[in-house]
Amino acid sequence: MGTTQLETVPEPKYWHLRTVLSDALDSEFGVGEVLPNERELAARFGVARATLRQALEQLELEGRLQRRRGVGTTVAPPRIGLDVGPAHDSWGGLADDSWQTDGSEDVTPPASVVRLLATSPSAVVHAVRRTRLNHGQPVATELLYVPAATVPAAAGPGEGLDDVARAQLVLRELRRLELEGQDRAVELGSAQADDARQLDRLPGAPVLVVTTRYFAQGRTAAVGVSTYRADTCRLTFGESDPVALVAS
Amino acid sequence: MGTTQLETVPEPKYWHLRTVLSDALDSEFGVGEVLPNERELAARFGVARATLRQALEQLELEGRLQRRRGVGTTVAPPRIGLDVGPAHDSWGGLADDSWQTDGSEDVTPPASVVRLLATSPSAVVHAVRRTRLNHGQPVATELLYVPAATVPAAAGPGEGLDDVARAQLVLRELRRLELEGQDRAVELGSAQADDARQLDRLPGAPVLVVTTRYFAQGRTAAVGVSTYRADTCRLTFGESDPVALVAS
DNA sequence: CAGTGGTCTAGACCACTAC
DNA sequence: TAGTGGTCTAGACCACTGG
Repeated sequence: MGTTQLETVPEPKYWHLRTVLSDALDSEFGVGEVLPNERELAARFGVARATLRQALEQLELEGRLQRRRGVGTTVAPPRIGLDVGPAHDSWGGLADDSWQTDGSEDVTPPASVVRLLATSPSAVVHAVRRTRLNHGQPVATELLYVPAATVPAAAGPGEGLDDVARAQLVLRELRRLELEGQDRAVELGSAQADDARQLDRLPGAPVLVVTTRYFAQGRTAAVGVSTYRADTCRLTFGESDPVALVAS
Repeated sequence: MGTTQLETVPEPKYWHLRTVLSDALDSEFGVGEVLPNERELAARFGVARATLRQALEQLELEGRLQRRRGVGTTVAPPRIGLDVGPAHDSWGGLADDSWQTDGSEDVTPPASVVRLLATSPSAVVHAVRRTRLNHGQPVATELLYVPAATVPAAAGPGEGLDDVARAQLVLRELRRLELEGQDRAVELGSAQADDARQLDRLPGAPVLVVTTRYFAQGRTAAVGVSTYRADTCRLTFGESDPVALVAS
């Protein structure tokens, strides 16, 4: 009669731990506060370190914790809401100052991008690398694939320009086109080595991959593949009539 | 001179394994095919089972593999693209036949939803439970929070109706309102026990959480929280002018 | 340098599925 | 019942951070 739980199907220890820790975070810790180290926490809860880590991993995935090697585990601030919708201007984030242009190379895009661009598998396209910053911290990397046919003016003066100037030229030419529509998809991925480094994460860190198709001149004029840190970011798609927010 | 790699920073074993397995999946396996079991794979690669599992976990996160206890590890089909954008009709998926209405309860919503609805923290709202099916398989669960003030007609005949009829009444009343706008956010989460069971996953499985605000009558008329399987789903936001796709 | 999280091992047992 | 993936342990060593 005194039992509060019958546990017909006992939940895994790491899952129960996650719940306990989550509650503790709500009630006993403030943002930025550092938790006791993993060995101590494991001892305190009477579990192996691996089990404790499994619980911490969950909480990090949910954006509740932040772990840094050599430093410790801290309570994460609420996720940042980042707009990825078509609200701002016609070319999406292409004219946004939150993006920093890193450079440009000519590549043969991966098969998934070739399919979207409907170009020849061996066709060379401009790949513009960009980084999205929030309060100075990188939150996303992007590769924008622009077929040479979309921006013919950018093909000529190729050699005289450096990486970044070339990228800016491609973007400038792109913005001259009339945008006829766009398309987005979001899915879960894991950060490759270079993305991980840029985002200050370990390889394999969970990321949200946003694939955007830009339509102009009656075809797919460009494809953007953006990689957002999944632990710290919430992607927003602002469609609402702003009037609705002001009223009432 | 014969070395192809200097490995200044040797990558972790599990990450290298992931790459090797990923390539093998591309070249040597077809969709639905079952892999050798974990103990055998670990032995074959000369690593501990835990390390092998870390690599498999990555690939499952990326939607490349599907693991089922008691059965085995199989090659996953490409992710399903599911529309979550405002393209279909004015009330989003609210009139869509891909959603199945499961029931309705009256609850005090979690703090995050209360903030969006701008209702009193102790206010009771209708919570409509729905499931999104794809080829008969559940791919998402949803809780749609509708304040009683939004659908006054649904408050009266409360007791005479069962769970599902009540939910349908709330939805019907909701659709009568003129939608003034909507708003979406996507973030990574982990499946709670009940969501996990409905989606045929283990607790903690990665999910994409879509939070939708519906505006009507000059205020937030409802808030939907949809939970999609992150391993099998790709969320699409169709904004493009269909004409652009047909041309060229 | 000491202390942190990240990787890896070799084993054990459990929960589930299918035959 | 045999075989699968899921959980858990108790250790070891490594890579990184900061004083």
